[in-house]
Order: sequence, then structure tokens, then C-alpha cells
Amino acid sequence: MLSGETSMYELPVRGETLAEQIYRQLATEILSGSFAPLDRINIRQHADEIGVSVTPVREAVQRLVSEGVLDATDKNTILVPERNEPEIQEIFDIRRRLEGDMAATAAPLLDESDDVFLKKTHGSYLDALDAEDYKTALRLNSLFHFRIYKRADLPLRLKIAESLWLRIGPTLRHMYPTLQRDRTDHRRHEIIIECAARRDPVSLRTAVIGDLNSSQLALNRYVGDQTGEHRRSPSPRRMR
Amino acid sequence: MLSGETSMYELPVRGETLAEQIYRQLATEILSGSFAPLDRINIRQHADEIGVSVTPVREAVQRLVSEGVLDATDKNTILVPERNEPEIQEIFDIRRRLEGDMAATAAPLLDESDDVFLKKTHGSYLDALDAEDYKTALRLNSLFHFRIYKRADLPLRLKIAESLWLRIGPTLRHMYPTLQRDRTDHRRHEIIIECAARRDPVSLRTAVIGDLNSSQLALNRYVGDQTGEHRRSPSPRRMR
DNA sequence: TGCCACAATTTGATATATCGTATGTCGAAC
DNA sequence: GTTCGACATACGATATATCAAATTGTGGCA
Repeated sequence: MLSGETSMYELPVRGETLAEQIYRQLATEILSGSFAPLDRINIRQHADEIGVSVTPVREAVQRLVSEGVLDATDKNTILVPERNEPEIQEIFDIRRRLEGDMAATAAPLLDESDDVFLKKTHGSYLDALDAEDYKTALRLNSLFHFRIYKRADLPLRLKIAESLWLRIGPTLRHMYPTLQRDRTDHRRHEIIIECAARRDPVSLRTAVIGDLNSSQLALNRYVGDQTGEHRRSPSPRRMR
Repeated sequence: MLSGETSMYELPVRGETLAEQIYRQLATEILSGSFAPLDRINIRQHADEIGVSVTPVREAVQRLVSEGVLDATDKNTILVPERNEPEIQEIFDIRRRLEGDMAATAAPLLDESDDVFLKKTHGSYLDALDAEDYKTALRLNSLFHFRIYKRADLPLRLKIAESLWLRIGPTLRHMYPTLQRDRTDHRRHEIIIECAARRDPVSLRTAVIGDLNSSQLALNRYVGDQTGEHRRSPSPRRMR
């Protein structure tokens, strides 16, 4: 019944519905890139795997569909969408606005513990990249950014931003291994750490937007390369 | 089975699930202010009323809950939330960004049919206000704005904006009757019409933001008046 | 009259059963 | 060998049944 499993990070919070737990679990997996674009989501199969009925799984999946994170265009299939260039453009346009706001608002509210966390997380992030452990890298990247955003106390923007991260997660995950890792890439995070340490709203906003610009550029290069090339598997692959 | 009813505006689109139809219907009602803050939503009751099982109703309601349009904080109740001043602030901050973007992008893409539509809709809007038919007024107001936004072809921003309108709908509806209607209020829409007719991105963005500022001011005045006063019904009222 | 204990009811959450459609497979006809 | 259609299978959508928590109503006692 899921409660008995004590699944390490996913201890079932008292008062939280199954559907919410499953949603959070799916969201975490999407954010860390466990699903690839065009992967299929099978409600029954997933329900069996985690030992619950289809109802709460269906609710969690439908929530992601309604957020635009998953796609249910085809009548009988739910799948992880691929993002094209215009979609990426709009996602990042909105992210620059909202995450810029949050970064600027958070700047004067940060403290030493944030400085330490950012530095440590960035270090682990680099380690994960070196180890080619991209799931961990993605997770650490999101922890890095949202540590700052959460300080802003702008819950609506935070929620929308999370939804946008979920939208881009699968595509981002598949781009990561193709990334040319030169030092300028790492510099983006280091600049953010520096601006955060200075508690300066204007420069921190600029630094975050710079990081977003760099991500978007890499993504556009990636999806640009993909289009036109023969698609690997025309038939959607199974989950996991 | 809902399909047989041919409910005038809600003709069941082929291929649309029941849950989607119910979601759209609920959203439309929320947008036009059919629900008041603190109203309770009863899944079974609603399912009975429209003659379907609880499953699709529950899915539609849960979707609204996950969007933050409805509240399910209390364990056994789903209700329409009241908005406080900080929530209103953030909603409008984001709306200024997103709706401003859409207005500016749409400006050069508008045509004569849009001019006609905006003028006509604004006229009907004034009529509805005079007749104190606030549901119609709210609906016309949203049609007015979204006519412009839809031209921008920025689907993600459009979706987020719709969600934000849903969040503020119930509170806005209850503020409307308290509104002091002087001519400057109407001028906001007229300025938008003029800027739209000139197809000018910068001034249209400014005009839309001006309209939002005016709305936010009125809302803040309203919720400011409400706080401290005795609440009418401490026990949540029934739906309908 | 006021208040507390306990049963009945209500409600959302979850499980299970059923439905309709899409898809894939296999065999017959050409 | 190719095409087409009947049948089996898989899937999401919906309906129904059950559960547990929470609320409400009520009766009895102080």
C-alpha cells in the first residue's frame, strides 16, 4: 500500500493523499530526467509497480497532463512530449521574467547558510557532471536554483516556475550528455554564487537570466540538431 | 449522460472527455463569478446535478485544486478561497508581465474584425454594468481581454493567464457591485481600444497594464474594507 | 439549561468493475 | 506477396463500491 515500503526519500507525509505522493514522485523523476521525450506512461503498469490502484495514479498523471507536462493528445496514450524551438522560446521567456523576479526579491533575504548551500551544491553538481551522472546533476541544478527562489516568498511564481521546469525537464535531460563542457558553462553558476553573496538584487537577476540564456542556447542547438535527423524510435518506448 | 442535453453553449466536442467538459463548465462559471469566496464544492452533489458519476467531476475539481483555483486545505471540504492582499499583489504582478507581453505581441497582428469586436464587447459590457448584471459583465470583460491576448499566439502565457483569472474570479465578482463607477473606469477599456486600433505594441502594453492597475486598486480597497469587519457566514455556504 | 458522549451521516479518497475505442495480429482473398 | 478485415488485446475513461476521517445530530446527564 506504499505506506509500508518506506521508500527512502518518499516517507508518506501524514495527511497527504496517495495521489499527491505519486504526483510528487513523478514530478521528481521528471525533473531529474528519468523520462525521455516520447516515453509512454502506462497508468495500470505504474499502479502495479508501486502497489496502488489506478485511481490515484490516474489523478497524478492527469494533473501533469493538465499542466502541460505530459501529453494526452492521442486518445489512448499518455506520453512525454518533445519540445520544439518556439515552445522552448516561450518557456524561457516566462522563466526569465518569473525567476528573475524571484532572484531579485530573494537577494537581500539570503544569509550565510544559503551561501554555503549554493557553494556545496554547485560542487556536487560539477562532480555529478564529471561522473556523467546526469540525473543527479539535474536534481542538484534544480536544488541550486530553487534554494534562491524559495527565499523570495513569492509562492505563485514559485509554483509556475516549478511547472515550467517540469515542462523542460525531459528535453533538458537528453541534451545534457551532448553538452560541450567548457569552463564558461560552470562560470554561470559561480557568478550567481558571487552575486548572491553580495545580496545584490539587480546583479543577481542578471546572473540568473544569464544562466537561463545559456541553457536556452544549448537547448536550441540540441533540438536544432535533432530536427531533420532520423528519429531513433518512431514507436514510443516503454516506461522505465 | 450530458451528451444528450445539448446545453446551448456547451456542446460536447467530439473527442473531449467528460472531465474536460466539466472542467470547462466549472471554469466558465468561476470566471463569470457564479461562485462566491467560501462557497463549498460538493463533488457528489455536482455529479448528481449534471447526471454523471463522481469520477469525472472529481477529476475536474482536482484539476482546479491543483491549479490553486479551489482550496482543499480542510480535509473534508473543497471550497472557493478568499484572496488576501499579498496574493492579489502577486497575481497582478504576474498578470502585468504576461498580459503585457501578450498585448504587445498581439498589437501588430490585430485586424479590423478585432477593432469591431472590442468596441462591441465593451458596449455590451457597459450595458451589463448599468443593468447590474455582473456575471455577464465579468464574462464580457474576459472576452474583451482575451480577444487581444489570443492574437499573440503565446499559448503558454495564455494558459497561465487564464489560470490567474480563475484565481481572482470569485473575489473580483464580489467586488464588482461595490465599485464606484465613474467615467475614468470606462476610459481604461476605451484607451485599450484606441491603442489596439493604432496597432502600437508599446502603448497597448501600457494601456493593458493601466487597466490591471486600476483593477488591483479596486480589489485592494475591497478586501481592505472586508478585513476586520464581521464575516457574514462563518459556516461555508452551499454551492449554487 | 448547558454540555458531553456516541451514533448516524456526510465527504473526499481509494479500490474495483465495466465500457468504448485504438491498436496490433493473423489469416483469407486476391 | 500484398491487402484487408475479423478478432484479441491493451488502454484510458467512466461508473460503482468501499473506506476512513470528519462533521453533525441527538439523547442523556449534571
